[in-house]
Amino acid sequence: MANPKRPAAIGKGGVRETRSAERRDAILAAALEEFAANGFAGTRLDDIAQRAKIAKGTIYLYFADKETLFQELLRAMFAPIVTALENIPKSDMPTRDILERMIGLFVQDVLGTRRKDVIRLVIAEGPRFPKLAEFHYREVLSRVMAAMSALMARAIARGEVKNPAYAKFPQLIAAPGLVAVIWSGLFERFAPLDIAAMMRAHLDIIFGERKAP
Amino acid sequence: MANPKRPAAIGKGGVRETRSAERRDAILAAALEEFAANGFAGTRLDDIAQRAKIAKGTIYLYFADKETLFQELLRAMFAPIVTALENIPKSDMPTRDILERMIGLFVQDVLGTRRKDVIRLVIAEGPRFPKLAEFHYREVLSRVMAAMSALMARAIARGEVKNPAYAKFPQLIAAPGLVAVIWSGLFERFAPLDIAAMMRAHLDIIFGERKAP
Amino acid sequence: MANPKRPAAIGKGGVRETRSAERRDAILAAALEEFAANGFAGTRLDDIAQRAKIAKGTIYLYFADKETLFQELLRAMFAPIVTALENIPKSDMPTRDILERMIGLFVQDVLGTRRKDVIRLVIAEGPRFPKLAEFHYREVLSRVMAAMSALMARAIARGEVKNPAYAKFPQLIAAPGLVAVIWSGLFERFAPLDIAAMMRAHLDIIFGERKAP
Amino acid sequence: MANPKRPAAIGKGGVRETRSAERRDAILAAALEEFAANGFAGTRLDDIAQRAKIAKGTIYLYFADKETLFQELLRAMFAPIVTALENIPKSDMPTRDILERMIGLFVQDVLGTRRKDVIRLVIAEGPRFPKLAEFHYREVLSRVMAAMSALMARAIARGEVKNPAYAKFPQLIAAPGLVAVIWSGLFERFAPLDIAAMMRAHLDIIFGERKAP
DNA sequence: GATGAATGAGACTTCATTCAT
DNA sequence: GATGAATGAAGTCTCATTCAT
Repeated sequence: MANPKRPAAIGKGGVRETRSAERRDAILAAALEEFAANGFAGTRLDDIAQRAKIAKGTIYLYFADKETLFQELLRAMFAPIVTALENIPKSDMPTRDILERMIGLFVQDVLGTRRKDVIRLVIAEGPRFPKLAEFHYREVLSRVMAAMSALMARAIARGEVKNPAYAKFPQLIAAPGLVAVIWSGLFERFAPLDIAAMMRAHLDIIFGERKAP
Repeated sequence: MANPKRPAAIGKGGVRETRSAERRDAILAAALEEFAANGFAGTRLDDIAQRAKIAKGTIYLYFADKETLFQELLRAMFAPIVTALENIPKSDMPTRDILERMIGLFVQDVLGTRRKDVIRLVIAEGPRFPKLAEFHYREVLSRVMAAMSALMARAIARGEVKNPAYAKFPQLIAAPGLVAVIWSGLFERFAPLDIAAMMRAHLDIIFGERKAP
Repeated sequence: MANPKRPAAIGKGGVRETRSAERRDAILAAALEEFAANGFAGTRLDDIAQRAKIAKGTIYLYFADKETLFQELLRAMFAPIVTALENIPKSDMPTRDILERMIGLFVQDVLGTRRKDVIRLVIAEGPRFPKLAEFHYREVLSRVMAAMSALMARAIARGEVKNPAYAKFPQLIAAPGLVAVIWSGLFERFAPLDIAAMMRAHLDIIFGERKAP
Repeated sequence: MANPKRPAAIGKGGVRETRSAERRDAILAAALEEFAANGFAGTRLDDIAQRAKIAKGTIYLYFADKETLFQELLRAMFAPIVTALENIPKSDMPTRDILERMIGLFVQDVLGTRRKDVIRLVIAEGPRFPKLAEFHYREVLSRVMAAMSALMARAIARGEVKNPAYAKFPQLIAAPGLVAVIWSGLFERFAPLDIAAMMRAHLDIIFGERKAP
């Protein structure tokens, strides 16, 4: 687990380790901003270093090269959200409520942060970094799709949802989320999209018209 | 109207004119392949020239610079498809049939060609080329969304579709198409997606379960 | 004498010959403007062709290459002026009058035309084109200096000029002319120089204070 | 005041600072040779780098681009000489002695160095770099001309010089110097010019025949 | 003869990566 | 460990010259 490129942590819980981890995080944070704004090829390590307030060479103490930094960044961005998504549907609450929570999490932690740009980055650069696409399929997509599929299977079994296709094509559940990510990144300024309303309408379609509250 | 960068056409139907147009097309075709595969910053003009079997400098006889070539390429790719989409729903046929035709067109002329990669390109590079995003909103998205919206309004008025949200959020109609584009570009090899089946399921949801054939 | 690169003049005084010569002159005139404005390396044959209203390739029918065009241009510019200068002092008039005529010619045909820029071109590009410098020394400078020297020797012999150094260093006669060329090309707009007055003062120094007119 | 393009100096008298300044000077020295020999457009940064024994990219650590390097070079060349010229005439010595010292300085530090080529460069490239011409007028020419003018006014007031035109047209004092610069750059090898003798003759003319030594 | 599209060597400039301090 | 100056490969773009029409 210890990255050989990572400055050695001498002793247990020394200051070194902390400072080192802080620096690594600063680099990742800076890299996020820059890659999100300029893409992989368009980002300069100089700019990342400047934003992280370190010297350019220091980046190479923590990451083997630009590509490694890029991929580790993308990896790090999704671990928490996937875990959070998987952990939601423990309870016995109505499936619609569970989905609403998922959507809330998505709106807050993806659309409301740089993570939405990271999704765009994966879409944009995926074909050029086969490992990246594979990782994201394995660690993010397949898990999210599986969770969705299970959730919808439960809903169908419980009679909450009629159409059995939702279990077979969980992509149909997630599709408007993808639209939201891309719309907000590209077209928001030309035509604002009321994402919350759209998501609500989407749920209404899935579960049948909502009764008046 | 005459593009100053375009080698002059001598007369009506002259050989020069033909040759010139052919070359321009060859450059655009090569550029499509390269940009689709490598993105804007990642594409070398050298490679485009090589693929088009012309000299590097020749590109500059037809396009002012790399960015112009890129933008003209994207523009050229969507003109026909948008027109085709807008021209479909003239008849009196059932809305579902119309949508099926649209989807057929989309599957054939977008998913089945490099155009799907161009959509990915727009998503990827849009933020870096504000004009590009604006153009695509104005010339492609807004028109397609308007057409969808009108179509769904008609379907609702005719009682073919229950949920009025489809007219307000035509994005919900198009969302699975976006999923298809991205899935086929990134994850096809890990988990093939039966796009036709997914689209059929999508239509079933929109129009209510289809009667058994 | 017939330049092999020059389109053949068929027959005696045919239209061909005329048109050909006109074209050659048009090229030279255009080249003069461009080279004077941008120097040798900074001038594009494209611009010369455009200014001369011919196709770029046509230049190569009249001149072997850019360098040849450049050198032939400079050669052509000075032939007339040198001849004119040498032919002035035939008469028996006072030397001061002769010098005044020379200066008048210089002001009119050099300072008043593009020729002043050509002098700057020779100064600027001379070191890079050894043949050019040699040609200008042989055909222009040595002849002008010799003529000046002879003129001053005559003036000294006739008692019009006291200081014998003027015959030995005719450069001292010409020096203010060089100043005028360079000043007018570079600094005129910051500090206008009354060249006529300066030249008059120069003559006064050479011949001793002028009597009141 | 700190040039942002200049690699940062760490502290007072640090090794880095010294090394940095040395390198900058090496680049300027190499640039001087190359620009003097080939002009602005004709000089390749590759050659400058090679001559300075650094990598091509290093130049860009010290100068923003080719044009900046060029202009900073020319600026740096004249600061010392102008100061030196202005500082000469403090004493009460005869004006002729002062002028002789100025000429000595000019012969030694301008004609005897690459500075003479820099003057040629200014003449050659001035029209293409308006800022350059303006800078040279403001920082070099106007100051030298003013100093000359004051000196000659003093000489006239003291009765050392008869002709008042010298104060009005200090160019007449400097003109043979310009001739010397250009002659030595272009025609020296065809016809050597005894510049010292010419300058002496020039002084004799200004101050009246010198008494026998 | 004239044209101008095409060529491709070569210029300037950028930036990921290295390494002496 | 940290720095940032230095490197040099590689990219975009220009333009003198050629040659099919």
